[in-house]
Amino acid sequence: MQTAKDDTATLILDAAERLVQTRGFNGFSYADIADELGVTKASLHYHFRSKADLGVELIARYTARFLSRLAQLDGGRRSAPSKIEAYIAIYHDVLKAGRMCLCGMLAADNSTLPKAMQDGVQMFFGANEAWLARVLTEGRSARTLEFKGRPLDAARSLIGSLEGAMLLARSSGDIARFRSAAQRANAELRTGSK
Amino acid sequence: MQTAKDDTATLILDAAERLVQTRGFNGFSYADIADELGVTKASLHYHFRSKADLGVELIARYTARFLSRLAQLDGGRRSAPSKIEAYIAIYHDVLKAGRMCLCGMLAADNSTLPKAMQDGVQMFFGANEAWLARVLTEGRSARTLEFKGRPLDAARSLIGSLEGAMLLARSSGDIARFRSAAQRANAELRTGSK
DNA sequence: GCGCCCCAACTTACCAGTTGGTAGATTGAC
DNA sequence: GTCAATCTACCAACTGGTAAGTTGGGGCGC
Repeated sequence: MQTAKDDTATLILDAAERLVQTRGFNGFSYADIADELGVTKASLHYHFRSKADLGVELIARYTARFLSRLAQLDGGRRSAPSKIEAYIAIYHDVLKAGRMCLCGMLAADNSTLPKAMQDGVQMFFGANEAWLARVLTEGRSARTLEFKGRPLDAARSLIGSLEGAMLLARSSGDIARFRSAAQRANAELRTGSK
Repeated sequence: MQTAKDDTATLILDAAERLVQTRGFNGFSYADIADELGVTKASLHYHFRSKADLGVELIARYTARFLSRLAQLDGGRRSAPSKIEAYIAIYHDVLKAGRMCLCGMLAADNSTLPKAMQDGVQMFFGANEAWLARVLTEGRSARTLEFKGRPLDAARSLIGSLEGAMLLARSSGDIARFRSAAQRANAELRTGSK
């Protein structure tokens, strides 16, 4: 008997996810996944008709998991600042696993991707922005956060800072740079930081 | 007679640079460049023995030009805040041309690149950090800039924010998002921003 | 001024390996 | 016997790269 965790489709998604996050969508092939799992390329095509289909499902799964973690944070009676910290910690965990954010990596590959994947990436960031903007609005109302301008702009700014910090920390091989940049981005949203 | 601007090696570098900045290093081939210039692949190999060599020279030229622009800024009796604004404007110009920062894109491709290219990318960012850190130190001394922590960390934070903002602005197709994020990152370094 | 050679800058014609993808046979559990 | 899952055996197109031949202009001796 096999659980959802070790069925082949899931194993394929797991391997592909890691490859995209470390090498980019154009940096691996079906053969790489097949070799790793010890199956043939044809078997991969049985589960995911094309590489584009695989990409689309990769984004869908990643987005669903990400949003599920955000929903968990909402359920926990956390303060807005604590939610922001937890949000940053998600990125930190990805980086500690030696990976780039899946959708951040795909954003770089954007112009070479099939339309359906581009749309998926936009939905990921749209949902993240919306969630963060809501938390920022909460925090501003509760006077636990303080920042200028629209919450949506502050949200986008934070996401950009985190994605950029990941990119540079990963290429320099120095995760501490992410921590430092994330702390600064976070401090920017807090009362009395200056 | 041909000037330095239209000799073949330069035209190859120009085309390759645009392709890397828009599609990533794994998102184009020698054939793409050859087609565009109306020459054969073999001719490209005459000028640049391998794709890795081409990549290395691409980084070298990009870095030299970038640093030359920074040196110009130093020569102009500008204030530190004005230098920061001009620095941000360089990124903005790249984005307006529909491109990602060359080295930002290569940072995403990092793990698939030959060592010599990885080293080149690190040198690019190292030089940028050093220049920015110096400007930040100047500005802090002159009390025209105000920020917490080490200038080097603030410099890295700014670069990360700009690279991340470029990445997301480009993939969303909305350059205004870069302007908004850049303005926020800039404001963070200024006295009385809150 | 003329013929000659040289050489940079190409070309044509390859190469082996890899890419994403397909058709059809085989396996094995229910 | 059915059918999901997998295999073997292909495919054409493309990848980066190479060997060997062609071209055309500049410099040279005479």
